Amino acid sequence: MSSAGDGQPTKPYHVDTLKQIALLGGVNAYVALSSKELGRALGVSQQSASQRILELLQAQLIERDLAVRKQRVRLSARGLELLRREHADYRRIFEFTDGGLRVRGNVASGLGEGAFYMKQHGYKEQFKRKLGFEPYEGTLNLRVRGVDLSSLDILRDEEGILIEAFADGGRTFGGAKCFPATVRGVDCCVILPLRTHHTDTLEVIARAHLRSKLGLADGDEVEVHVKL
Amino acid sequence: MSSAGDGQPTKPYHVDTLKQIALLGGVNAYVALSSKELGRALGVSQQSASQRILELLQAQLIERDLAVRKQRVRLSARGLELLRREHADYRRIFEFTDGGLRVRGNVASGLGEGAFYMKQHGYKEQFKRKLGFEPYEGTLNLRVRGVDLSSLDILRDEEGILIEAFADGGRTFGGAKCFPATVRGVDCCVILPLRTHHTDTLEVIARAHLRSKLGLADGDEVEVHVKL
DNA sequence: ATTACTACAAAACGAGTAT
DNA sequence: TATACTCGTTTTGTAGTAA
Repeated sequence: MSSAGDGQPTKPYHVDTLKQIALLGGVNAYVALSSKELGRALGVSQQSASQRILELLQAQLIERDLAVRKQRVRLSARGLELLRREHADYRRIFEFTDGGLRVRGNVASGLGEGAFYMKQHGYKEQFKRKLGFEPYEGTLNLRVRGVDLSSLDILRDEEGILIEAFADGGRTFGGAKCFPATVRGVDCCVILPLRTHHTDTLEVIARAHLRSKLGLADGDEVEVHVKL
Repeated sequence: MSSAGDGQPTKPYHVDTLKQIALLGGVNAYVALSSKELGRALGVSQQSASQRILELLQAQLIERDLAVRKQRVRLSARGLELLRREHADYRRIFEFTDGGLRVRGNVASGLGEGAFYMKQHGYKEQFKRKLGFEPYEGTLNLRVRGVDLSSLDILRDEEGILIEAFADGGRTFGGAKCFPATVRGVDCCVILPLRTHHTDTLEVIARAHLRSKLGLADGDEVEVHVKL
């Protein structure tokens, strides 16, 4: 039994079961899938497949629409997340012998919080000391979708340049992790909060105001090359 | 218990164990890995980890260098192949919602066999009828490496345009599978023999002689876009 | 036809321990 | 320290069958 980190412990074979359901089309929609069919796909009996479905339901890894004749199942958000982490593991094994990771994302308008954080002395001092430059007081937010989400999973588990948490004026500012990177040839850093998980947003900081320097508008797709 | 297709049946948790060994660095080189450490990585006891290693050895999925103090393990070719297939499954789930598959490869000099096969009437007739064009009597061979090998795994399991086996002059010519594709904007087909597995070569056929039409030389890297 | 319960069998695990 | 054996316990799987 291994832990999934977030919820309750996840049994090893649950991942395989989820994978089969996903391969059979249960990722974004309900798929009609009898316990017998699932059993065949998994190489186990109908009874075992039925049992696994019950366990996955209890663990909230799938959702089910149980009609009289045939059930339909699909992955839950939790289940999909579990598979995504698994995918990230395999990408880690096969996809970067070179030591670089490509993440594509679309420019998204920040809510100004980025700038707020970048102005905090506790962060600014650490950036200067640990990254070797003083970043522009704002972040470029990238909305990451699809496959590239697994790149974020990889980064979350990878060691980076640690930006420590601190307190200022009665409130606490959380820690973060940085990785040196480039966007369209410009040196920068991607920054990931240590606590907040399950985000589809990647923040990029650089010496310059990237949005204007690169002539970026909301929705533009950019590819970030992260060094590891 | 599921079958790996080639050898003996592979137990479900063997894949997880191989994955951990790979993540810990045992892909291309021996990695010092005690059964206790492996147990911790897998969330099982030292005893179970030890047992798993023995089973993986028996199944020839790993190789071991057992010194007095500490063992070193690495994946075998078989083990790596198993993981690659697993990776291909996850790619199938996450990486082509769009229906296209990119495969990169380097132009390799054929040994002329491609041309020999392409001249056979049994094949030519089927190409014309099923692909809708008469291919040039030769193939462009691409040597595929690294990540892209999992793309080949995906293609091998995917349904394509079936080219049937036939006999002519006392010898038999094996079946194959085709997928419509493009190389540098030129329409073509990739062709995979039905029997031969574990190849790192992808053959491309087209109406024209691709090598000259695209000005390709041995070693040039090209990206094939396969439609699914 | 389904799903899923019960009762039993097989497999996997881990504590203790030999080497 | 290691690895790996024995053996009792727990978990997982299946056959039979109910609903």
